[in-house]
Amino acid sequence: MTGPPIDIDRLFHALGDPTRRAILDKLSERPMSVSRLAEPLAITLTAVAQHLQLLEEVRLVHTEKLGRVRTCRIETAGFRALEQWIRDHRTVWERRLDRLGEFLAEEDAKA
Amino acid sequence: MTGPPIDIDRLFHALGDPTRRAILDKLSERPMSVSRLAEPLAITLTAVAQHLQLLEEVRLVHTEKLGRVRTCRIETAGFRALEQWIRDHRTVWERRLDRLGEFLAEEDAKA
DNA sequence: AAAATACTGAAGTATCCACTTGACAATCCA
DNA sequence: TGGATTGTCAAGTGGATACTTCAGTATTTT
Repeated sequence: MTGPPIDIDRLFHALGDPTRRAILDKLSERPMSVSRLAEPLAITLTAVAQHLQLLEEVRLVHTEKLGRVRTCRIETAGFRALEQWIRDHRTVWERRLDRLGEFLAEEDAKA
Repeated sequence: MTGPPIDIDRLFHALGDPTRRAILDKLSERPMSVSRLAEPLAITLTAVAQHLQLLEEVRLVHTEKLGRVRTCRIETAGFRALEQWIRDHRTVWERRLDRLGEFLAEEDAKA
């Protein structure tokens, strides 16, 4: 609704990394600064900031800088985009199952 | 249930590629041979076979070779694993929303 | 049997990606 | 003001990944 549409490629890509999912899990507990997020992760602050940039791009996270501290929190838009994608495709993919019997009958008629 | 558990990293990774999603969409219409799948895609047969290997690994696709033809079809296990992951995390992530007010009150007490 | 079909395997390449280092900027605190 | 904290920027590195080509194998067709 607000902001540019979410790139589903980037969204799946963002979720395909365990460190980024760990960040999301951490943020699901409560909003947190970048350095606080980085602390338990065995990577540099810079790396965490880079992950956050991606997570923000696909709107799984929203951040806001106040003074020298950037506070990060979960944003639902990305997650909702994923759910929407699933809804759209579940029906399409399940159609195959409905048509399986139908297909088996066609099998000989086709190439 | 059957077979080894699905690696969620690989699953998201598999879905993060537009060619692989195109393959899934094509297979949702009907089962198909590898060369038939490759035909409309602007890549080589070999590349398609490589994508299929990944899709099979995360159980979004099942293939079976009869004679010289490998027939590919959608498998639901991968898709169901994705839905399960979402169910598991939706509650966790939404908990943040429930706690937002609560958090705002805590804010001063914390660091 | 010979030729065509449908893949398979190994190896190479170019790009992307996660991560690092090191230098810097801004802000807060003593 | 000086020093610590918090984050940012630019550039580089190593490994993964999406392809490719080319050579081969099994199967079907003629």
